Amino acid sequence: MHARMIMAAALLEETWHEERVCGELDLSLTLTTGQAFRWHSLGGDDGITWVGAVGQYVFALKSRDDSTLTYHTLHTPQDHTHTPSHTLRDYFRLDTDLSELCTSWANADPNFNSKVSQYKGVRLLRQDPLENVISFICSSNNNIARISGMLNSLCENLGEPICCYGDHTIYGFPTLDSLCADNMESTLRDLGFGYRSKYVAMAAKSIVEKGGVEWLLGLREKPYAEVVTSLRTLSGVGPKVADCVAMMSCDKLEAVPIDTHVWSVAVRDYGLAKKNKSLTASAYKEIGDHFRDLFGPMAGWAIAVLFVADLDRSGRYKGESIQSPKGSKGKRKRKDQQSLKSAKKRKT
DNA sequence: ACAATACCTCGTGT
DNA sequence: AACACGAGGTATT
Repeated sequence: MHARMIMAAALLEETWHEERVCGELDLSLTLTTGQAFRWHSLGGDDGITWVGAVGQYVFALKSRDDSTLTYHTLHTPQDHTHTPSHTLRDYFRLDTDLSELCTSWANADPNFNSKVSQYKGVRLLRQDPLENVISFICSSNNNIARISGMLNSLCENLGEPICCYGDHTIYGFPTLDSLCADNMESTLRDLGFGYRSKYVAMAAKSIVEKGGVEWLLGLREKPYAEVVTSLRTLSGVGPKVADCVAMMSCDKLEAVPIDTHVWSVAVRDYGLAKKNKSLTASAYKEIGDHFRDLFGPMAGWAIAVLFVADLDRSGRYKGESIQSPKGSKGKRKRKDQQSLKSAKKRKT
């Protein structure tokens, strides 16, 4: 009996490695706050383990302390050109000294300074462009919980299983080819993507026409303005999503994605764009330019930290919305119609 | 340029 | 129980 248990333990033995982090790394703040949507957390005896795929690699991650990433490689792709160590250092940008950056941002801005001590360790992930665009097309008018559900469902249905860990099966993100299958829009509707189904289906085909994944990866070599212009030719990609992708997977850290929340932070804490009722193109640029001016060439990362600082523990916003003054006539009308349509559908 | 509207779905609050 | 609301927006008037 005892021997059997020891044998079982030996068979399941996991080899853990460590990477030194330049500055801090907080896995929870980095993996659950809306940059990536496919990391699972497992509660263990010695803390939380995060499991997920980075490309075709699958890792289990733990953090021993602020400055150490502890990992176990669950799956290594056949044709890998990089080591697990290299892959993780790249994904988490471990060679970028985050404490140095935070110091310079804190020196530049009192508001950042007042918040950073609680939220150091928010790292900007360097993600795969295809998964990144598709994910953020799905993020429109949506919430993190549902986005995660949609993307996991997408991978389970259209991606390939890579390996298992505990009771989880880890899937790869669907290939561009599989996203171009016939009737993709209706497939995605069945998966609960709603009106984003058409955007995703069209964007996938459009990416193929432009040169596929190579085209997306090639954007990393182009200047920021051109990256945004190129991305915005894809359906479902507007100014905010284009900035997300430019920043998170195309190496344009000067991109400042402005969603309703960053907008309200800009108004509340920086006195910007107050007079506009909607986030116009010029207000969008004004806010972005302000933060680029304030924080410098990696302004997007600084904003990501401020963004996380305004989430509560369940990933919801702390601050009050400045967008809907509660009595807005236009807004009310829209909502009522929306509800009416939903009601009709339910009865039918 | 800017404002107004529609768009799927779903957990939460009343 | 039923309904309204809003969630990391975008496309189309």
